Order: sequence, then C-alpha cells, then structure tokens
Amino acid sequence: MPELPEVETVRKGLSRLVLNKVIESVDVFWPRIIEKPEVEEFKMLLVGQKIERVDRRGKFLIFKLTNFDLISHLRMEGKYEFTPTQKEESPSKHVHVIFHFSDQSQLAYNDVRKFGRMALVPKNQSHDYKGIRLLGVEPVAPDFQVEAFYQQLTKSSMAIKPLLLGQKIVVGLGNIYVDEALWQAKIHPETRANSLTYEEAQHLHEAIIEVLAKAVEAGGTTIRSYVGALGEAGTFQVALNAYGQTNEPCPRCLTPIEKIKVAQRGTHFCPKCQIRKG
DNA sequence: CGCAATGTTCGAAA
DNA sequence: TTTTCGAACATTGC
Repeated sequence: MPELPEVETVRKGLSRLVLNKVIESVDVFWPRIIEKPEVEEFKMLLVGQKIERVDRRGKFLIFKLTNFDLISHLRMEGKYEFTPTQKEESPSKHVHVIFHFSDQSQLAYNDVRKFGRMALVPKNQSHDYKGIRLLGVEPVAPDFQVEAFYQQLTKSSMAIKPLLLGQKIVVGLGNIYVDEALWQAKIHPETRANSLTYEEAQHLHEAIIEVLAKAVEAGGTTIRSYVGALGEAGTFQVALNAYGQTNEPCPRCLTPIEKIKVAQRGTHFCPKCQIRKG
C-alpha cells in the first residue's frame, strides 16, 4: 500500500480512531517485525502508554506515546486494522502484532510479506532512528526547493529513478509515483541525474510535488483492495498515466507505454515523450 | 514452474 | 572512503 500518499491516508485514519487510547497489552506473533528493543521489552514498555498523536516522516508512521515514539514502516504490504470491540476469533493468518486498548478496542498490524518493521525509541527521538535520520526533505514547500534539488542531482551519476527511490534527496516517492512524476516531467527513468539540466530539474521538482499532493488529496491509490484496512480509500482514486499502463496509449501522445526493468523494478514510461539523453 | 509485486537494508564491487 | 549495484527479506497470485 504504501508510498507517501497512502501512508498519509493511514496516518489520518489512525488519528481519527486511536487517539488517546491507552495500550493495555501487546501481542507479537512474528518477532522480526520488532526491530528494537527485544520483543519482551517492547511489549512491556508499551503497557500503559497513551497515543497522543500520530505523525508521519516520509513513509514512516510515528505514534507519539506518553513516554516513547513508536516508529512503524509498512514497507510493501503492511496494513493497520482497527476493531472497536474485542475480537472473539483468533487473529487472521497475516496479523503479526496486536495492540489491545483499555476500552477493549484493538489495532492489528497485518502484513502478508512480513517486510514491515516497528521500533520503540525514547520520546521525541524518532529523528535519530537509523531509517529516519538520513531522509531527504518532505516534498512540500518550503522544505523542497528547486535550487537545492538541482544541486543534489548534479552530485550523482545514478539513474534518476533509483536515485529518487532512495529517499535521500526527497522522501515519499515509490515505484508508482516515481514513474508518474517522471512521465509528467517528460524525463526518461534511466537518465543520469547529473546530466539533467536546471530546467529539467525544475519540471521534475514541480511534477513530484504535484503528483504526490494530488494523490494525498485523493486519499492514495489502491491497487489491491483490502476491506477493513485503514487507508483503503476504495479503488483507483488517482488516474495513473504511466504506472501499470503497459501498451496503453500515452495520454499525451498516444504512443504505447513501454515497460522495462530499472534497478530491478518494473518501470513504465512513454518512449516518445521521455527520450533518454543522459 | 517462474516471475513480479506500492520498500528498505546490507554487503560486495568499483 | 564513498558511491553504486544486486541480493535478500517472505508470500501470494498470475
């Protein structure tokens, strides 16, 4: 589910449903989900903690608790499922963590591929956490500036697509929205970052902001529909121009969209609009 | 059966 | 030392 727009939608959903809930107990069925501290301590420290706020940094969710920050990354397929009353049935196959609240409601973490991770760190220390510390800027003004963006691009010989997926320059883009932003900016995904002109960087900068902002506004793009999971705004709320449009006509020039592999990721682009030069 | 899937991390190679 | 590349993580569905 998760690129920035989807994570932001989940954040809003959680803010609505679990704010001020007090954790009574925690179940962990797949210990590797918990990065730190060790599982028993993780469960113990969370008892009695109240959820005061839910924040987001890049694609990371941050639960602001009484005495800790609980960091959660959904990776490829992580989902949160809120249940207002205690559940009778045993948790479904792909639920790996359950937070039980004092009012009998509960929040379950479901993740088919088990790639997601959680970590508990001291209060207000999430910015120091390994995965968060080196993140680039949020893709909104005034954090995200063209001049700085262009300067960063000139420093790398990587193809532009994997560079943007790396989250080191600007956060939030994943495989779907990076294809969309590059299509909108008319830049070939394999173009070397340091061969982009200032003007191309400007177009890309604008495209990144617009693509992500529109998707946030629409509540994210859902490819697979999962009933009952937070952040499932429903179906296809954002029209995709490139991603998943293999052989479909480019909405600008009607040339069939092509699919190639770039840095081991499926990559969709228009061979006419997005000419590779660098 | 083989491959691809909304992401990050780690270690090796350059 | 730094940057870049590819494999690994785990499961499902086409």
